[in-house]
Amino acid sequence: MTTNQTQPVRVSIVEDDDRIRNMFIILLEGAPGFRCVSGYSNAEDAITDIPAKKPDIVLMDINLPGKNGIECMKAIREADPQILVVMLTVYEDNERIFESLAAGASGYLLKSTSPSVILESIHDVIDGGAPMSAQIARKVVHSFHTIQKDKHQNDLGSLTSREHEILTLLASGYMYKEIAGKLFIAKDTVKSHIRNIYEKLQVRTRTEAVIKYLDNN
Amino acid sequence: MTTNQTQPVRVSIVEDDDRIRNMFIILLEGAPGFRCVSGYSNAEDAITDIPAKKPDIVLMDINLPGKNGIECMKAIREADPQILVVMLTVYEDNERIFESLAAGASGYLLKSTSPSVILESIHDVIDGGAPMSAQIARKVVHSFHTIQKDKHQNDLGSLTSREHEILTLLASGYMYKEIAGKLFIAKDTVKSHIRNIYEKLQVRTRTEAVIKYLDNN
DNA sequence: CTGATAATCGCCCGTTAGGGTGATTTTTTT
DNA sequence: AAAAAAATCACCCTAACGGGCGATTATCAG
Repeated sequence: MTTNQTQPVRVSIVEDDDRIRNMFIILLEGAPGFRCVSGYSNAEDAITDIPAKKPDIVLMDINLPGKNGIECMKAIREADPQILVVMLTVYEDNERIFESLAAGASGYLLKSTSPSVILESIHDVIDGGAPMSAQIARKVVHSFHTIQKDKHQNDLGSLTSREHEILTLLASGYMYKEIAGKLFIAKDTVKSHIRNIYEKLQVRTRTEAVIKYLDNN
Repeated sequence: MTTNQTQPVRVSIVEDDDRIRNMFIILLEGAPGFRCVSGYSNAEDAITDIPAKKPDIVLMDINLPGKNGIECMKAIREADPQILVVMLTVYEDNERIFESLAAGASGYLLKSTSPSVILESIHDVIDGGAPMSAQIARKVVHSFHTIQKDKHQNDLGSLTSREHEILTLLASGYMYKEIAGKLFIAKDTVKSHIRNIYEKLQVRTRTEAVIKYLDNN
């Protein structure tokens, strides 16, 4: 717990079960250093109101009726990426683990977790941690590795739009000067972009870049 | 009819129907400038005997019992490619038109064709023509166009095995010297092959060649 | 036997590509 | 406002590429 305690941690909660939601609110309000700024029983209210409340962290039920918690989190973090979200679930839903974290969740807590651990976990998240059970952690790491593998085969996603534009022309057989002419920029600029493309794709020649481009298309 | 008539045209016929076969034999023997050197009621006899008889032209029933006429023609022309073959059929069998001509047939006649036209057609074949009905001709041209289209999209077929080998390495991103090392040949030889590949594929750069290669794969 | 094709290698020469290095400007993010 | 990322341009230099032109050998079909 290295959190600066001069200001309480502002928490919002999105949970459709009134009993559970109120339990969390009472827990947070009764704990020193925590402030529960709002609670919602559905995704829509949360999405419209949370950006204005500016909580530090949101506890989000993953199984909301109607729009699910992952979609809700996406909407909130799109409006304000600084708001951290920890997903709540009653059981270890393997399939949504990666989906949530990939979509921007900072952690993952079982609702049955003891109050003290919940408070501790919130502090962990504020400090940059990512609370989750050991079993879930292993699965996440596994998923992450798989994703990393995919990402490496499909590196085109890391290219900027300009780079992608140039790579497309490169993969059409155009020379530097022709690309420069088409885009109304200098030949050296094209070269510069291509250098960056090569580094991102981990290749050394135009042919290797074209191969990667055509394969992932 | 521009054929040199000093020597009669030597004809063999392969047709399982005795009545039809004899009709053709009588027609040919009774016509000046023609000589029927042999007749067969099955493919096997024709294949073993025709090369020795050395006819100028073979009239081949497309629907032979057992081994069909197309296979029979292939075997005969493999033994002696100078022997011309005209397929005989009772009806316009669309599907076998291209197959026969692609396999080396010089023409295509309906059995119901009048004797004078048959004799004329044989002379046409000897003179380098390709007798067939107008309807069949149109279908053949159509098939041919389709094939040509495929060939042009798939230009890789015109490459020699060595060229294909080199193009594969080229499309894997290897440089000339690396390809040379892998194939134990000189860098200039690789360059020479690649020059030929470029001409066959109608491209000017390695990238364009790679694009064509990857697309047709 | 002769011609055609395939595979091999060499040399000259100009163009293109790619690495190194550095810089300016604009846009985005923090 | 400050920092980071994206886009822009420039210069030097070596290696790779591609065209032109020619040549030898082996094989195979006519």
